[in-house]
Amino acid sequence: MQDRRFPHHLRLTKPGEFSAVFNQGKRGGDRQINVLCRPNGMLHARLGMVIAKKYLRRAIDRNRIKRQIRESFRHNKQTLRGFDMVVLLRSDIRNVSNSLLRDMLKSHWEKAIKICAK
RNA sequence: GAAGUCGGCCAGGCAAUCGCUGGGAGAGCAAUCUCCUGGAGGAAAGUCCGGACUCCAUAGGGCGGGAUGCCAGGUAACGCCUGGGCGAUGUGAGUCGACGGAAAGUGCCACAGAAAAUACACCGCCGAUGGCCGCAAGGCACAGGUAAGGGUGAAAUGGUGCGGUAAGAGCGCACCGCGUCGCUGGCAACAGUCGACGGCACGGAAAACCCCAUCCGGAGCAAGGCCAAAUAGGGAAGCAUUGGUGCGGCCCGCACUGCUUCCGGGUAGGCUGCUUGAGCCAGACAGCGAUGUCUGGCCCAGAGGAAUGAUUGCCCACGACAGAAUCCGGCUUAUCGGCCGACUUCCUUC
RNA sequence: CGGGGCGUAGCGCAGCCUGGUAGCGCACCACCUUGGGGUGGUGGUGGUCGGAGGUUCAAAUCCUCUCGCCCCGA
Repeated sequence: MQDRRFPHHLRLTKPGEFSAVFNQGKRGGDRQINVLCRPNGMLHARLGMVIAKKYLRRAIDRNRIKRQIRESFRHNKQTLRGFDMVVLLRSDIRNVSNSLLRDMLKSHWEKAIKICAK
């Protein structure tokens, strides 16, 4: 049985942790969603999210996207261990379905690690 | 049976698996783990009003400013709700209404029209009376009388009929309308085939300024409080001690106290406020009702970059608008549908 | 949580306070000027005044609700 838990210490919370990833991380993903990645020297992965109100005006849309990202991270965190990840929303993806979003994120995780591992 | 009106309620359900989180219990030095239990809405939204709470004075006085605006009641309070009145609308059940004052004052009403609020009357009508001519009928010009008719405009100073007159006119009368006073009913707004008086003096607009009545101190949970750490009363310049700050426009008043700028350095961590409340459910009583009182029972989100989710299967009416951030009472806006109750109109049958 | 501003022709702006004609510049079209083009000159086309409702005889303008965009303070 894989460990699929997502406790609170696997999240980026402080401004300093975010700026470290933004300054030193590698950038992947596509035009709609950027995925930034940086080695953190730990045995587990950590996740941060930037969901701007500019692209998703309604709170319920922002909540849905964040839940989907967390869910995808929870299922893929074994392959991401040792990295800090920041997901940066770049466009209005209100109309993208949950299943499509899940496929997009899974490929983004894998690509980001390949770029970052070089 | 069809169409419709009003009020209330619901907001996919069940199961399995993997997760997040508040509280309680247990294990462990600790990180953490296990079990039980709770976990978005009718609008959580817009932030348009009203409060509670906290600090400034206990929220004080005046000017200024703002809000409300038929009457009565409800409420912690309201711009909300209930009942009533008036007006509009619909066959009706019903629905809608910024619904005080224009004889306190100032200003406005384009164009057209004679005239837009003081009737100084354009085209007209008359010219009885007075003057002249004529025997007379009548004619002429002026003074003057007039608001019937025409035309303009969104709007033109009561309407219809009869009398009356030189022509006319509330000039007189009847009916309708209007105003003032009284009476009756009603707490009141207001109403009345009621009575008297007034011939009528009343254009619109107050979502123009304004007047009247009532209400409103300011800031907001990043309010405010506590703990820890750091700065440590550092250097320079300026202003002032009838000053500065709280305090939002000003004055008074009250409280505290030196203040501002630059240079240099440092912190922005934790706890609390934080959910038991004008609370919810049931029943009885008072009231037309909003609502209130009493009795019994219940505890029903509380995060902190921010939880309440995901996947799969089955069922059905195939699921709308949409996500708490100090908390309540409203209003407004968005919304796929479904259920219940009361009522109206039409059709059919008995 | 609190406060402020904007929306008018394809673009950038006046007009709103104090209600009656929507105007200016660039752009566009036609003509003149030139051998041709540019420049210059003359004339012209083009606007549900963000949306809905109300007040008024009459609304871009006044009032209410609503949509979108931008900015500021804590």
